[in-house]
Amino acid sequence: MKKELSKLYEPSQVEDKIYKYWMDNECFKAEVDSKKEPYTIVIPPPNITGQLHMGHALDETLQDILIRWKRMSGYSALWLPGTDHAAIATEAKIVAAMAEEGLTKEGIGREAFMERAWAWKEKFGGRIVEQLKKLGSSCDWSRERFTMDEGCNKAVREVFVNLYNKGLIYRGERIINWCPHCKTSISDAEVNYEDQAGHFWHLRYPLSDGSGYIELATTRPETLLGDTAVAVHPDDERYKDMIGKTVVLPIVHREIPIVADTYVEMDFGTGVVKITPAHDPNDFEVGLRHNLPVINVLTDDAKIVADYPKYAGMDRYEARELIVKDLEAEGALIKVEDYNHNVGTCYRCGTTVEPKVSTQWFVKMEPLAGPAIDAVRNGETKFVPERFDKIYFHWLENIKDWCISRQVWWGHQIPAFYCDECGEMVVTKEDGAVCPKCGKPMRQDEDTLDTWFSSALWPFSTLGWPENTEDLNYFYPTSTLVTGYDIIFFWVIRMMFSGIEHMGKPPFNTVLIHGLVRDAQGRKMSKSLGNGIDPLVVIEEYGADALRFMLATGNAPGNDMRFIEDKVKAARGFANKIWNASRFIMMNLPDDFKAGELPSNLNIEDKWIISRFNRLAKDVNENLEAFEIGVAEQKVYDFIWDVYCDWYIELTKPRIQAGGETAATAQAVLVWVMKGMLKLLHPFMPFITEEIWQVLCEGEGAIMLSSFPVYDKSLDFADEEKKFEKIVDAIRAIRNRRGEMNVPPSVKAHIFIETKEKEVFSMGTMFFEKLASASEITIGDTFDMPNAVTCVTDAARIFIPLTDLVDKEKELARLNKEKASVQKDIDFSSGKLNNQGFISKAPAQQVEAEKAKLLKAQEKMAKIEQSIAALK
RNA sequence: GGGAGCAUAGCUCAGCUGGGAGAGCAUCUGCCUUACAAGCAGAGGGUCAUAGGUUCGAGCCCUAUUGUUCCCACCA
Repeated sequence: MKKELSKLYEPSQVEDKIYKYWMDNECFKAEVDSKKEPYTIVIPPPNITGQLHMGHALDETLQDILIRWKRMSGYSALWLPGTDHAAIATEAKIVAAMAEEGLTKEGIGREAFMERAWAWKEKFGGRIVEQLKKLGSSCDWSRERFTMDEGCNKAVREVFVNLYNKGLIYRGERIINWCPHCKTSISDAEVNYEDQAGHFWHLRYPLSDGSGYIELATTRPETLLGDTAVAVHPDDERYKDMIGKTVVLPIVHREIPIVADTYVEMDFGTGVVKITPAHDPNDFEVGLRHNLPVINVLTDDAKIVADYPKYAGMDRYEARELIVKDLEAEGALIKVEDYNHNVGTCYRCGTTVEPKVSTQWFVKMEPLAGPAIDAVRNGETKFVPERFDKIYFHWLENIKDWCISRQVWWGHQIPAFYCDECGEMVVTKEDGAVCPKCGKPMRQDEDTLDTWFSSALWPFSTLGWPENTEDLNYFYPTSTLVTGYDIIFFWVIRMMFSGIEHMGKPPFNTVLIHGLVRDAQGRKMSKSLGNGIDPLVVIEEYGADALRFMLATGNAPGNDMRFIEDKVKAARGFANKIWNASRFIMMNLPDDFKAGELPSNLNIEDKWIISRFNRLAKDVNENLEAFEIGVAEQKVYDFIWDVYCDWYIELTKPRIQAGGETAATAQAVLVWVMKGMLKLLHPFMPFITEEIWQVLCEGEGAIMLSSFPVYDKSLDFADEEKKFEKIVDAIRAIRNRRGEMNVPPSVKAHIFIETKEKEVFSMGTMFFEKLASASEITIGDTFDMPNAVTCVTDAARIFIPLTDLVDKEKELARLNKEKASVQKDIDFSSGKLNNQGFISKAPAQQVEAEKAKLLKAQEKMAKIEQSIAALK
């Protein structure tokens, strides 16, 4: 039966079918196999609330390319998928959904809320997974995990208890970042600082003894309600005498001390700072040093507390306005200046965060940071590109303790229990606890853990830890982590120290960092700008292969890229190209064709393409090994399009027409190289390569489980390659000349090839006819044809007697131009070779190459001069 | 304030350990050649930001400068 494909490649009719084929045949399943080396990637778990965006698409594409390549290269390749519960983000969505029904989480209570949350997870949590499949992700879905599944829960508790027992987790009252909208604490990493236009209010606080005023400035006048001191620098001559005195706080009329602290910068402003320990991290530190009271003036949603009746219940900004007015009325306001300052905002919701004193749980970071720094320093784990290790080091070297408790319900509830009778606290892995002192049942801590606490364990919790599983032994440490530079702080660093602490080994060998996918103008894709491009829409229109190819192409590690639709179109064009190439092959195969080994009676052009393919396989492996994914892909593209399609297929056409043995050989080579190309391309374009493979190589199984091509010395035909390039050169030269003279291909002409390498060129006669519009070919030692068009290569002079088209003047001018260009080559090469420094210091190989180049140029020059002389 | 990236063809970007600058798109010319017009054959187009330096040799390494983007940081 004739194998056939439709004329245009239509991805939408192929992709789902192929994905199902892979799933049905369990192609993604990884096995513990002692005969193979493991290669492991854990997916950065997307949020269950999320929808697939371009950032995911890039991330998954890179991972899938690596995992498919390694799988085909004989590794036991595991790509472990899963999702993240995304505590705050998910809870916010559920709360919002409930609000539409008129419900609040406090109203329905924790238990009912959790039931709803799980229901929500069941309903929407799978959506992103289905979207990942659309991309062609070859994850082992049988191992799919969730950060709140039973195993992860167990790992989280194990870690919490371990760290607590080691003194690395503690509970304490500290100043933390509070999001008044999410109503929870957030970690330092979760605060985004942005420059905002604000004001500088200059105030004066009267000294209690009536001896005058002290001037200061603030960007947040409303916090004045919580001021418990005014600070100056101890060495500041201007205020030396005032230290120890007191001032009367305006509006509140509370007496507060003037303290001396080196934290104050004498040169900034008036050199006086109001101290509000409850609402500023620096002030909090100052307060600790001077034993100042902490007066909280804001509620959880950033409204003024009831202690100040005039402002109670007012939003912080509303209160600010009124307080400024009141200050003015009291004569305490000196002036107002415009002032830009850095404001911390919640990375989830963008609300300005409020520093707040509160009792929270923390991870003591310093002892954990050291080994994580060492692991990268000594090369156990390396970043690609390397420069990201600087960011990593800088963060870890300046790390502060990690606030891990969150005031949300959707998450891992902190395994700490309190006795309401005696105040005893225990931390335990058990579900409940009984007070060891009073024997009464204990109350579990209300708070949950930061989402990143569980994702920090992802590389080992997903492999079965804390159990000592086969998977864990075999697949840990994982091989490559692929993620964007924007989550190095959130995730990579926390996985690093967690892996080292709990597994004794860092969790991955390599961290491959990619950039952001921006819009066509280079802007970040964002919901608020509405400039996001939905990968699923792109897949629908152009196919997943085209999207993947576009995302991986021309993209260097760590660099941002722009999404440009034309690039996707180009990628689709490429998919169509290979589709049609395979269509050509299949159309021209005999009905009983069987794909097999290479035949022994190879022509020179067969050896040429095989040899070039062989080198391509070598290059692609090397590039992938170095994570130069875009470069590898580009090479496959160039070979398929420029070498295989534009040359080799064209070369086979006359042979196939001729029939017989030469046709059979051509067919065999066409198929052999096509199979190899499909394999090389498969990691980048999995769907189309599988689809073609299934038709072309029926009965050979899945291409995704076939073996990836590698360099094979027996396929290296350097000599034939060089010889055949001479024919290619000559064809190019003829086309060029005809093009310059606007001779259409339909006008055929007799060509005369003057060369010393007659047997080489005689192997190309068929191709001169087909590809260079030759009606007849004559090969000889010398020709005397003054009225012919001449083309010169380093191996031949070619005469085309298009007599009526020849203009001697123009011909001479052209030859002289060419002469000048070749002369430049000669000058360049001989200049180099006359340079003593080059001869003595450059590698021998380099010098030899230069000599060969000079020789070629000289040969060509001789031929040009001959032609010029003949014209005269 | 500290750190990093980027600056290459009209546009978007590659260019691996230094050995005569590449792709896609766009432009121009000629072709519907029986796989593909989402195609084929050609052409034009670059002082590789600037100035120094190292080297036999620099887009690539070093220094400085300019422009640009980003990250980090408690100047109220």
